Amino acid sequence: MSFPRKTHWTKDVIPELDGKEVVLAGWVWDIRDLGNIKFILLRDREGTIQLTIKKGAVSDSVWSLIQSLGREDAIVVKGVVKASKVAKAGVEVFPSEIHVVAKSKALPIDIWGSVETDLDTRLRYRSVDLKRPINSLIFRVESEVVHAIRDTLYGQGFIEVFTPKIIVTSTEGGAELFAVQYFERVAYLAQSPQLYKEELTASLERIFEIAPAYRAEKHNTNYHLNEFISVDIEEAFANYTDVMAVLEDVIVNVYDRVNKMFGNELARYGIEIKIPRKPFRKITYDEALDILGRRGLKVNWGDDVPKNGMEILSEEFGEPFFIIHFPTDLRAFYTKPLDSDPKISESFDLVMGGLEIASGSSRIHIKEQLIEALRKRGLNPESFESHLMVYDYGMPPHAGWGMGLYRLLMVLLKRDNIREVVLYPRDRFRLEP
RNA sequence: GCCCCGGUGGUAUAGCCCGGUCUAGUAUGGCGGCCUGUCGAGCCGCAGACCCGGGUUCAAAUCCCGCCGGGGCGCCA
Repeated sequence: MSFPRKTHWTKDVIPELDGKEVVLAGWVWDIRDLGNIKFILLRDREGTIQLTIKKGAVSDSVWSLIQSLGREDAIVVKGVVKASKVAKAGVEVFPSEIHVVAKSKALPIDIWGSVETDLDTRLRYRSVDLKRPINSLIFRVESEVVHAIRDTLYGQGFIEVFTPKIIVTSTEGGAELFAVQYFERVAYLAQSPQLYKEELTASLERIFEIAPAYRAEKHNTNYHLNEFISVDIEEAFANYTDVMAVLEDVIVNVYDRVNKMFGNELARYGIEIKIPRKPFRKITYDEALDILGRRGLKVNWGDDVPKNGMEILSEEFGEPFFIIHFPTDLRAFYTKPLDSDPKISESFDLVMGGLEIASGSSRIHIKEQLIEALRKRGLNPESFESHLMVYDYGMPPHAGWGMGLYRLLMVLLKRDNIREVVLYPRDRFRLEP
């Protein structure tokens, strides 16, 4: 099978190329057959373009090949661009060669948008579902979001690291872990890079990681997954307010970049990107409880803010906003208490879309205090020996946060199910595809 | 774990409450045909479904139980 190399994306075929020869490649999106004139909509990752084929104006071999063409056949097309008043896009391509490089059967789901398919069914045929233009857009945006996060963090002196995802024990208690067989031993999938990234501040100072995290929780919601991408940063010689500022920069840059690159395309799907302004509002946990109390939702001091509480606060303040100064006991053991009031911690959650998008804190950097914090939570310091060791050799004060990439995307793209923004989601009942 | 809802052609649904009228309707997709400017193309024709198991009944897509799934909440650095 020989065919010429693709020279243009469909979106790059513009009226100004009139008369130029191009090679396009992609899939047959639609065929409108009027007998002696046929229109083929060719789709690739970036969009669609109309191919126009008139009987008599093309070779007999191209004409006969068209007869057997079906939707989603993969084709490579060489042809001449024509600016056009008739074609709605203002441009079309008259093919001189068409290579059918793969045939397609009838699709198991509708990707054209005339019939909405259930998410569950779409995920079962996910690789077919991903052909839908909205999905192509979602994942191009996702790539750009990660790009913007990296740019922001590199720009502030962070370097990207990779920590083990197969670990020996729970990093911090809390969430359930998946057990895996590691030769003769049992190991676990990491729920977070937390301890490693803290350790790395003692050498690499400012680090970040974008990597999967695993939670063996049997939750069944539209915003939880058992495998997700966590964006984690940790910064030496910094506290929680410093890293909140980093987080604000990351969020604003992400929104700004997505708006610049995809704003128009997203608007066609009714998705509006509102760039948040810095600094984000910060309310304390105590203030949050007061407000919720006034709005008729009683939350006991020391309990987490429930989901409907987040939503009430979102209404009250607009988004995004931080909740800061959570009760120390509510947070993980490494969270640093306020010097002025140890019941309260130097901690924060970032709330967007009524969801906890990120959470972080200043960390305890003094070994004795950390051991004390472990004990208070009923954890055995001996099982944290390799972690505690680093605190003997000049552990700097440090702070950091973790952000759920998919939650950010879900809010950014206004999807109501997190699975929409994940290529192959892993949830309680879905292990394939 | 709790609550709610649902399983009908490839997909999405109507019918179910009130059993017989269902030879199961519609849309979209598929297949075949017609048309030289379609762009949600149009027109004609064809094929295609009651999740499974049990129960009630003269009779079950329809009622009951199981099974399976979805949604919401909770749990969750």
